[in-house]
Amino acid sequence: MLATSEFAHFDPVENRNAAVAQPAARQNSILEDCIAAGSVRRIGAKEHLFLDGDQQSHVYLVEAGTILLYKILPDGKRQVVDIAFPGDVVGLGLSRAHSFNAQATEPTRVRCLPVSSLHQMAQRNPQLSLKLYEVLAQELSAARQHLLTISTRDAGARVASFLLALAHRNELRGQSANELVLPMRRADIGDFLGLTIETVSRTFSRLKADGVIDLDHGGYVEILDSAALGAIAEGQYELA
Amino acid sequence: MLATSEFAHFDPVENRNAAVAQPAARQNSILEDCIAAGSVRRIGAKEHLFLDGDQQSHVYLVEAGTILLYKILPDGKRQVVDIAFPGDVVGLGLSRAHSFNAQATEPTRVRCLPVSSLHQMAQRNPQLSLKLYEVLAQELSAARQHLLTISTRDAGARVASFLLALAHRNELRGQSANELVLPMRRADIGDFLGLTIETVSRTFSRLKADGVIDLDHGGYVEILDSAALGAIAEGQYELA
DNA sequence: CGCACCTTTGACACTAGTCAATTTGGGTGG
DNA sequence: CCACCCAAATTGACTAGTGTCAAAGGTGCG
Repeated sequence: MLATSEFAHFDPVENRNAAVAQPAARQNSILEDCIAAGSVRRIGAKEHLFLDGDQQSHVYLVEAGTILLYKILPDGKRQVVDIAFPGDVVGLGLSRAHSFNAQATEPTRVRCLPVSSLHQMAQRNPQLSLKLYEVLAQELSAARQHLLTISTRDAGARVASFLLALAHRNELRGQSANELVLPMRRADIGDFLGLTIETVSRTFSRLKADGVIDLDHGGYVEILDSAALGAIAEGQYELA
Repeated sequence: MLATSEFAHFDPVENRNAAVAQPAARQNSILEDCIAAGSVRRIGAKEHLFLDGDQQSHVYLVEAGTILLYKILPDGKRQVVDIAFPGDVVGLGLSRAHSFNAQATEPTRVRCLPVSSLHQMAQRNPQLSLKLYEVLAQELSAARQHLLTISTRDAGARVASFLLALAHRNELRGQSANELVLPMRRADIGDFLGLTIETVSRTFSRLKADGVIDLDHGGYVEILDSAALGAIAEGQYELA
């Protein structure tokens, strides 16, 4: 979650491939240092960190694993609003209660800091307070970017954007930009991109058939032709 | 723009009808007082307040009129990210440049405050700084809500949500909740809701045919059956 | 009064959703 | 260690809702 605004480097034209939160630049330091003082909490796959409506007691820094932020709509549909990876912060905001659910897709480790502590620290430390503001601004930018992706792109472009965003994230962390592991199920990806499981699956299959990516079980994805993937993400390229 | 999070009162269940920014509770006072010190600027219909990429020089408080915040995508499509009405603030954030365009849909009056001034004031006044954080958090909430509306609801529900949000906004301002004036064209509504002009038009026509609303030229809309409109917004009711 | 822009309406195409069946893979217990 | 079982993924056939293309009104401005 959050920090999603700096795919600026990723796609210089307009951040347009942004589909997934990126790790905050390595300057989360101030914030991370503060939260590092907090306690560790481990949650298993499919367990919840908190629920929609829960009192907002802590702020969380993801240290390992993956957290899905989502809402359930009255008709039962689920919309994943953001995906938080290691380095991302979850739970910022000023409302008394959380406005979405936070669930781990795999065994996850987070560090918790009571909001009261954070506020105290922020009052004493203008730098921290500015940082909080900045992180929130990045989350806003990320949310709007996500809105653009979902509302204007077709299935192929959404999935391609998603993969490229993950690849870019890997790159930022010094990992391979072409070999990805998707730590989530098709349903999670679908609910994030506003597509059904079937459509996500079909799109993956098509990308594989076209030689753009390679798929393997366990969520393993290899990007074979990132240029083509980029073209698809921008809607300039149709799948055969 | 912004402040879109408190339809909490509007739809207690889950803010789910939120489709348009609501005026910040009457407590924008601190912020409004600060910006009130700024200079007035008038812009005509279709003129831009600033463009995507422009240096972020000022923060604006809409005093009268309507401002559309939008992005143009590489394929030429436009996505309206937010709509700012009187009382809303535009241009908050920490990045050096604006990341979207701001255009008036009608003659509009805004009050401008240099960001440098705002920052100075914020440093001296913790209350203001907290307020800025809060406003940003509300914008984030609004953006996510908008995401939900667009990604999970069909055309009828989106338009109905949009109308209800405007009605609620009117109500908050002590105006009629059933008589609306849409200060924008079909194209603007469509780009906001992720629909085409034609679909928006057809949906309006259908709502009128079903006796749920009444339409008149000049953007005048009368809500005849707000209960039905609510049901449609939640997808529980199909149009005949 | 006439022109330009916007809206409305119609016909059709096409993407993605729905329903349904099959395959795959991982995990468990015998 | 193997067989079975369940969850997830894949694939197919069909449908429905929007987008697209096109044309015909309306409205308001110059």
